[in-house]
Amino acid sequence: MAPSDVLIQKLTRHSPLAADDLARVARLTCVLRELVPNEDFIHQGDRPRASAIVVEGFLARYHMLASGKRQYLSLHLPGDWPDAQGLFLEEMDHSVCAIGPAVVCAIPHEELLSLFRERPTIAFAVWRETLIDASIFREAITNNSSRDPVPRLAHLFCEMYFRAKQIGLVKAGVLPFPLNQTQIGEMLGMALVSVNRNLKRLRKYSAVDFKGGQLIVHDWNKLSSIGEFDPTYLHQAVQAER
Amino acid sequence: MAPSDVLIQKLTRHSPLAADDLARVARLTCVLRELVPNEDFIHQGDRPRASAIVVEGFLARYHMLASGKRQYLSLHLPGDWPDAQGLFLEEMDHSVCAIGPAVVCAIPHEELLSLFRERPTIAFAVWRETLIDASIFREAITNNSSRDPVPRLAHLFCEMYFRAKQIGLVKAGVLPFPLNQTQIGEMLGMALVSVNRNLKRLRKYSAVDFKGGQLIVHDWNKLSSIGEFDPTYLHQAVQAER
DNA sequence: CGGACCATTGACCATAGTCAACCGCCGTGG
DNA sequence: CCACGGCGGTTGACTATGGTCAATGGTCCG
Repeated sequence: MAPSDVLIQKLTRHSPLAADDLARVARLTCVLRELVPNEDFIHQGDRPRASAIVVEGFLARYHMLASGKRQYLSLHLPGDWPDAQGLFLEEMDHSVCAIGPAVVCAIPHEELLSLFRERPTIAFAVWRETLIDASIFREAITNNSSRDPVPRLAHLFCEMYFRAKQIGLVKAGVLPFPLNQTQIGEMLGMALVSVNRNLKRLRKYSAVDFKGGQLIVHDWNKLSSIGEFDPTYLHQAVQAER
Repeated sequence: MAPSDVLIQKLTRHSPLAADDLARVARLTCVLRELVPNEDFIHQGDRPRASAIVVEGFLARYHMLASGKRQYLSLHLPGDWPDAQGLFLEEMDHSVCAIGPAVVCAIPHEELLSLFRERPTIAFAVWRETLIDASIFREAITNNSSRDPVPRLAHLFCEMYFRAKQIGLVKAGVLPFPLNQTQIGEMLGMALVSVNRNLKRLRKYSAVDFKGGQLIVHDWNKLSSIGEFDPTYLHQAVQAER
């Protein structure tokens, strides 16, 4: 799949765009870059001149505390735009890294900005993406602050399964999920050992299994009920044209 | 201060806007509404046709869990735009309420959207606001998930003090702060009793005091060091024109 | 004066974190 | 071929700490 196709698929999933808008998007400059596992793509403090779209693999945003502790903020699948905020915020307040091996494509900011001036509808579609991003952050605040360990894990799995399914990453109930238990802990604000024990408890419900870098969903209804998962916050309904 | 002044002050703090852009903003329809403490302004599930700007007082966003537990997501001061996402996301994924008494003004979406089409620079300035909003959410994830209780409290106080100071809400080191300890707990993912005990510990450092609905900062350097506060994520540097 | 609300404190309990050991797997290199 | 080391996962034992329950006190207001 061409890099711009990934982006177009993502935008048109909820924002109706005209054919000439799409053609314009497809003509954007797109510099591919391959990342090895754990490679940083951008660093806190950087001032990027381009924004990246995930083409393949998993990316993650994270904060690094003074203590050296890492806090993952979000996970990103193909089509996601993990540093869109660089368009309007000069300095990165967090870093972005690859989780497994990944491919991204970078689009220069000037091109995007002039496209947005020329075609507000495209700007609005990308703006909406950044707002959905924010909605996912809100949910993460609630998940990490209010939910007990088992539903917290379940909710993370629900969200990633739901988002992955939409872009066709799920085959027969199985989603490649290249995080280890330490990273899940750094995502959910839990210690490694707690992740391990609570995964074990979660397994008892036979709704989901997580091992060998794979997430296997046996019973979606059960899993989403354990995780109190309501996909409204992902805002995937098709919007009226604006 | 006129409602639109509050907005203009906020946008021009980091986005240079031309005089005629500002004049255009000042002409927006603006319906004022007064809120009593704890009154909900919008509800999860609503489909707003207008976006609100805080004119006076404190507003907060929150999630409500099935258990009835409340999770506050963000606090908003005059000039903030706590439901800007309603412009592009049809359904509210959270609620917005007043903390103390507050005044908001609502601007119809159609007016904003046609203004944005007409003047992309204004759109970009508002977009930037929504991106800063997202950056604050990221910081909240890290604060609630990674920091111990005392620095967690300190960080919240730092952020609110810093933001309030910028809009002239701080007089002689004192900021009106109408949250009670229960609400601080619902903000930071802590039980009421823990908030109380850790406020006590924090007080021992003589950097800050919180009582009687007021936040009193005695020693900003000490407070920000306890809270590991680095204001970069608030993105308040003036940006180059785009 | 009585009641509501909020802050404060003590006692107790549940649980998440820490420390440490062990296992299984896999890839490397002798 | 096998020995070794590293990594990730698993488990037990212990500890620290945050949550719950409950009681008390202060303040404001009707």
